[in-house]
Amino acid sequence: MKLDRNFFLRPTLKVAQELLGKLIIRKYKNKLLIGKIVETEAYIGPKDKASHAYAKREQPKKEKLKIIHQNWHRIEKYVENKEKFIKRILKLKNAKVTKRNLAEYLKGGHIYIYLVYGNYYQLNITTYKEGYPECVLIRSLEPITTDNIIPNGPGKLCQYLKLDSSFWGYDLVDGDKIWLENGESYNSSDIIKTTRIGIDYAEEDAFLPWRFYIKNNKWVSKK
DNA sequence: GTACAGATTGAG
DNA sequence: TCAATCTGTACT
Repeated sequence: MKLDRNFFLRPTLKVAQELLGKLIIRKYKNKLLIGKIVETEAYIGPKDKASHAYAKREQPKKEKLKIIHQNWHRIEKYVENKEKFIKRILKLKNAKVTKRNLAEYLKGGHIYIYLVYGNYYQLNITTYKEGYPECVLIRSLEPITTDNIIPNGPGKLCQYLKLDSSFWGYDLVDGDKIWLENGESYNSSDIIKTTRIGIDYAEEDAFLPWRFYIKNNKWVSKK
């Protein structure tokens, strides 16, 4: 059964753990590409120095508004209430808005995807309410359908699912190119909670145990 | 306009 | 251990 909006609207740490075992279904050239989520990381906006939405230096409201308006056409169809959306963003402390991270502010159940190191896309799913920049990075999948690419890392998983920047903002609840379905459920005792990867710059937040993976699963990425 | 680092990966 | 590769971000 397809996951509905309410699943994604809940607190980010809860969604990050409950995404383990869920299936990602991608319709590509009349075929279905399927993977089971086995590893995730939570990024909680302005409270989290590792997040793209964390502002090291305070960003003036004027600058935030400029970026929102310049990029409005890219998110317009996904936003429920424009006034409320903007008001919430302006109210957040330590939050940064950029052309890239604007999709993080969409309500739970949307895709935030971006390129790192010039080569690799990273698939994130937004969580919580509209106007709050929180998301879950999907780090690895257990392949269900066969392919030459093994999706045991955030970059390789986007190659496996044939995802690129055209999916920026995409709605996983209403869309038919990619969506999530119920798979297996795991107990808390089957979930390993540890520190996130590749965020040494995040000072004390680098030690937060916000990476989750299924115990003893062979597809989890290595550190 | 210019510099620089990054939520990675695979090869040596 | 290290380079590839290029966009977003910050600063001149």
